[in-house]
Amino acid sequence: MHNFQALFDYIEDLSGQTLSAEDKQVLMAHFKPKKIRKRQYFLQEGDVCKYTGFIVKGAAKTFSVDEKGHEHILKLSVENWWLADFESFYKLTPSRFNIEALEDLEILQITHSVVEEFIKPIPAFLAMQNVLSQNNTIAAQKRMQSSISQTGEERFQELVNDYPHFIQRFPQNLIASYLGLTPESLSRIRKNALK
Amino acid sequence: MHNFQALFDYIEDLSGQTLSAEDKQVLMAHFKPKKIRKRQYFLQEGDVCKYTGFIVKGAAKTFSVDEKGHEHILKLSVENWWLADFESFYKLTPSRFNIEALEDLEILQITHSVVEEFIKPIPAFLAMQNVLSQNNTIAAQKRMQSSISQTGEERFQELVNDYPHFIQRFPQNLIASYLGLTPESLSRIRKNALK
DNA sequence: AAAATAGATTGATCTTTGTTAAGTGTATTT
DNA sequence: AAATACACTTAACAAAGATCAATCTATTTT
Repeated sequence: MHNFQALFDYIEDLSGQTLSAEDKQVLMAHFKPKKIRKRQYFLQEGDVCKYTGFIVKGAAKTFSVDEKGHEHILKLSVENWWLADFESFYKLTPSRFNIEALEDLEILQITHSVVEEFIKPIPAFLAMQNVLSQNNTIAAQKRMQSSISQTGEERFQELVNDYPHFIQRFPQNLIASYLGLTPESLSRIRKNALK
Repeated sequence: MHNFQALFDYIEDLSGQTLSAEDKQVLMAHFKPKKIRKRQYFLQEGDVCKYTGFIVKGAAKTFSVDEKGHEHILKLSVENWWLADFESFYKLTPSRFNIEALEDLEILQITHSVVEEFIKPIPAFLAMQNVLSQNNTIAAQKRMQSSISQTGEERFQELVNDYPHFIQRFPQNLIASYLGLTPESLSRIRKNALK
């Protein structure tokens, strides 16, 4: 028994609408349950991101690797988030990112064309997409503003305030990378903040 | 004679669809032409962003001001872009940003409720919004990746490649702020890059 | 249990960027 | 034409953060 209930709840919550029994049938017919073990990849750099996955359980990181071999974490994703490199997913171009499971993942995945053909006609899904798009725009704007106008310490404090569970759930070196810092710098920042 | 043609062209271009004569009538009936002189504000911090404006002509900056009184430029906007703080516009909350004309502006502006009621029913407009939302997601992701993984010099080079007209059109101190640098730092970076 | 691995911390040093201040040239204003 | 404001540069110094190396601990893995 795969937990489609999490997806239904999510759509109804964000859209403010109710899914009919037929809507749920359509969703269950097209979203494919998939499990990905910790340390396995959902997407590898250079591949096209054919699927987007709704995270029912688990966590993942989206990262790029620079010329020096250093990882840079663009996104940390947990339950009720969508897993994909959206540039690659929308445009069907090779991705510059890797997506790797940080914990065992249970997702419900689907291709772009199936979304367009079967899922978008569901009004609640379309409404959910609009709200999600707005939320993402707002979050991206906020993170960008932090990045251009705040110090590492301020960005860390904001993350603690906005996503306290991230601090609990992910090791500090991943948090550092997400903030655009080295682990050493974040360690020192935290030490100095305790003065 | 206000140039609705620019808006029509833009919608048809991004949506890949054609606007009917009635569609155009609806757009002309609800988008209000407005002129804003250089140095005047389209939005002030603390106010709710009631309108979004399609830029027919001119340019603007979206910026915040920190405790030390320093400006941080979140966005530079030119023709065929939308002018708004979308967080404030969508949620009707007071904005943390200012939007100021860098050149005399001609815009076509509209409120959120009028978009929802009269404009979204136009299929080409809805399709345009979807494409725009995708493009914005992709651009935001790219800028964020630059910000966490590249030096000032690399970010500047990327801007030169991706938006060469920005370099022509805007003074270097605004470009610096957009990149999260001081004018002095960008000046040095450019000097060193000429080695 | 032993070995290997991953994460966190610290110190020394280097690089990048910010700060402050001064100076120059060029538009704009008056 | 003179005055003012603006954009840009340079220099000296300070601060933030990166790099490299070592150590310590806590997990995993074997």
